[in-house]
Parts: sequence; C-alpha cells; structure tokens
Amino acid sequence: MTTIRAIRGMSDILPDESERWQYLERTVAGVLASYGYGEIRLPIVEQTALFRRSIGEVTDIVEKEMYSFDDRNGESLTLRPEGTAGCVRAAIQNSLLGTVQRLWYSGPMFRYERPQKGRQRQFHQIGAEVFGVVTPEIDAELILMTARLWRALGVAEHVELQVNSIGNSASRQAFRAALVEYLSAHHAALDEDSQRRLLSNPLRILDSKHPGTQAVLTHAPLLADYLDDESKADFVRVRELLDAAAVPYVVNPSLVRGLDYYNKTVFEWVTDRLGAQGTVCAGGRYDSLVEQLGGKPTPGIGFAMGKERLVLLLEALEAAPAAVPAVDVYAVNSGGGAEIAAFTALETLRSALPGLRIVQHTGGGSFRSQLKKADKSGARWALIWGDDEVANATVTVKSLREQAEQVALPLAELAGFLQRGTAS
RNA sequence: GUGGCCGUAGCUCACCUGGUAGAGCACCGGAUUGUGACUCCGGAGGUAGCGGGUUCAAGACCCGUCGGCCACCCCA
Repeated sequence: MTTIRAIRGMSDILPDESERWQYLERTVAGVLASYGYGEIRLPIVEQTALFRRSIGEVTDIVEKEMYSFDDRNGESLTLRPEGTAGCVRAAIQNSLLGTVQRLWYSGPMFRYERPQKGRQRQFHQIGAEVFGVVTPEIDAELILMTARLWRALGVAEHVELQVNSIGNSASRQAFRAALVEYLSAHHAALDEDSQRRLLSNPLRILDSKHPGTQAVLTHAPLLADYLDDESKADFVRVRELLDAAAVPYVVNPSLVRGLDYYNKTVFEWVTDRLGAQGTVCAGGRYDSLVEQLGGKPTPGIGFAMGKERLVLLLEALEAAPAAVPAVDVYAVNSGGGAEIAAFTALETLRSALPGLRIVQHTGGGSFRSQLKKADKSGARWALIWGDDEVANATVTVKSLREQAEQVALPLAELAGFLQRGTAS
C-alpha cells in the first residue's frame, strides 16, 4: 500500500516548532492590539473573480499560481493567494467603510509555486489593513508598527526597511511607457526573463538580478522623475515621520510590488539571513482597490508578513524564548485499583490547579519504565500510585529535577504542596 | 515552469574505485523487593524511494519516475 503524503509544499508544523509559531503570533497580536487594530477572520476560499479583479490579470499569481476549482454549482472558487482582497471584500460587504478601519488577520494562503527555503505552497501570513485614511501619517503608522514588532521579536538588528513611492496610476503609466521605450532600445542586452517581462510586467525588470540587465538599467528613466506632485509630497512626509521616529530606512527606487493594486508608498522589510527569500514583510497603499471591487472610493493601505520566514528568522537568530517542557506533573500507577485512584485524584487536582499541566501515564509497564517516561517528559514531579498509596489514601510525590526526598502526602494536601512548589 | 545537489533503520549518517547492510542517537527489555537521570548488558527495527537497464553479481553504474533541499523565476 502506498502511503499518503502531504501535498507538496504544504508542511506539518509539529509541537516542537509550533511553540515558536505561538510566540510569534502572541507577540504580533500584542503589538497590533497596542495600535488599536481589531482582528478580522476571513474565509480561505473566495470567488475566483475577486482575485482576478484585485491582484491583476497579468500577474504571475493569477496566471499560474492560483488554486482554483469549480464547486458543485460550477462556480469558480479559489484558495486565497493573499489576504488583502478578501479583507477589502469583507469591508465592503459588511459596510465597514463609513469610518476609519484598522484591521488585522492571520492564516494560510495558497500559491502554486516551486517550494524552496522560505517558500511553501501553503504558507501563512499575518496582515494588517487600514481603510479610510488618505493622509500619509497612516503610512508611517503602519511602518512604525512593524518596526516595533521587530523590536518586540528581537530581530530588529537583522531586518532592513526599504521604501519607495510608485506614484498614482497615471504617473506610473507614464513611467512605464518611458521605461518600455528605453528598454526596447536595449532589447538585445536584456536577459531572457526581462525581455519577456517587457511585455508582461516591465516594472518588475527594475529588480532583475541579471548583471547585463542591471547595466542597462543604470541609465534607464527613474520612477521618481515621473511621480505626481501629491505622491511626491506624501512620500516626503512619510520619510519625515520615519526620521522623526528614528526608524532607519533606505529608499529603493526599484522597489515595486508584484500585485497591481498598489500605488504611492510601498515598503518592504528585508533580511539577509534567509537566503533568496529575504522579504519578511511587505506592503503599501492601494487607494483605488476598494472602488475596483465595487465599494465606494476609499483609500487603503496594508502589509503582510510571512510567518514561515519570521519563524525561520527567529530560529536563525535564536531569538525565540527557549523551549520549556510541556508537562509539570507525570503520574504513574501500578494498575488496577491504583489506576482508578490516580484517575480520580488527578481530575480533582486539575480542578484545583487548572494551570498545572498533568500527564497521566497510559499503557501500563513497570514503575521503572513509567518513571523513565516521567523523566523524559520533562516533568518536574512524578506522582506515584501503588497499592500502599491506595491503602493509605496518599500519593507519593517524587521530585525529578532537584535533590529532595520523595514524600507520601495525604491526597488532600497534594494540590497545596504542588502549588507551593510551583510558586518557588 | 527551468537548473543543480540529494534519496540507506524513527533521526543523523557510514559502507572508499560494484561482491547479497553498519554506527551513533532514539526506542524496547534487563542489572533480585514499588523508583527516573549516569553506567553496563541484551533486543527489535531496513525488499537501500519506486520502476527498468548494464553485469556472473548493484545500495553503489546508466535511464526513467516520484520525493526532498537549494537556486532561477516569483513573492510574504
């Protein structure tokens, strides 16, 4: 019989690792809450049209990376490849857009890509979106919030903030035309990928890694020269606010986004500790997306961070707190009546001390082998029930981590004893 | 979608230039009475990813396929 394996690029997160994930999630949720963001929980499946209309028809995501399928009605559905579209849809549908909204979400996203370090087909993001603020201080707020997050996670020294403005749609189109014209004149010097992108997504050529293409780009027209006045002024303001907050950044003129809905401020947090997939968080403004999706014109801005990548970074930097044992107390028994005594006493103990993590040994075996498991579990105490304990209505408490005589306690004193021990 | 490297016990790996598989860790049991850790003894566990080919003989060589990792691409 062939064994069934997980789908390629979709991995299990085992208890060992999930501890680090929880640390990340707790920390992020705390920082988001401190800025007044509320959590929104969104479906994982949406109508395919939502993503086609928001992300852009000619993007790689829509053209070749979406998990799309027809449901039983023949309606085309898609496993969300990103979070913003669904969030905007929800904001419109639930009439959230009359006032300023600060929202965040967390969960799995799906993209059919070739897996590699920091890239899965099912991956996980935490994202934040703000609706209803035109002015650039919200751009700065979001960036400051992420900067605070890196400090909270202890990775601030190893991530770099890159910012850019890609202007409004008119200025971007003008720039795109100029860029295409220039690059077409140097067509032969471009690498194959870039030649292809000349037709599909010319802005993407800017961050090509190909040396020949980079050489051509040194004399290419600059996006900054095509920016409209408002975008320019807003970008200046964003930088002022970042400077005032002493958040270091570099302006990366070739920073563009892969999704069509972005405009004006875009930013990315990058690390050099993760190999080729170094972007750990990225976002930007999307002032016409709400309207594009059928809502009344509402400015928007947001970012998403990749949880896998952040977990890898925490790992690489050993920034997450050390793993702690999952068990405080491991109870062993000699079977029969002792097992019954243990069951009832442990239920009582769990009621008395709800925070205490208690594992009851299962599967029988000698005291010797049971205590081996108690030790392996990392528990601080072993509780022992045998015939003597049952006869005397006591339990033997054995300390596994420090030198101390084991004691036989009347059952009534067990909770108090462990509570005092936990406090010390 | 393209490329490189790799697939031997649960894990990490060895078996050098082909002669029918091994270590460490983990696991299980034991070292006289109901007691973990350190130590010692013993045990279980692999049709060498799968399929084909070359050969007297293949885990080692060749081809295909599947899977993994990394990179391109793309992106968080």
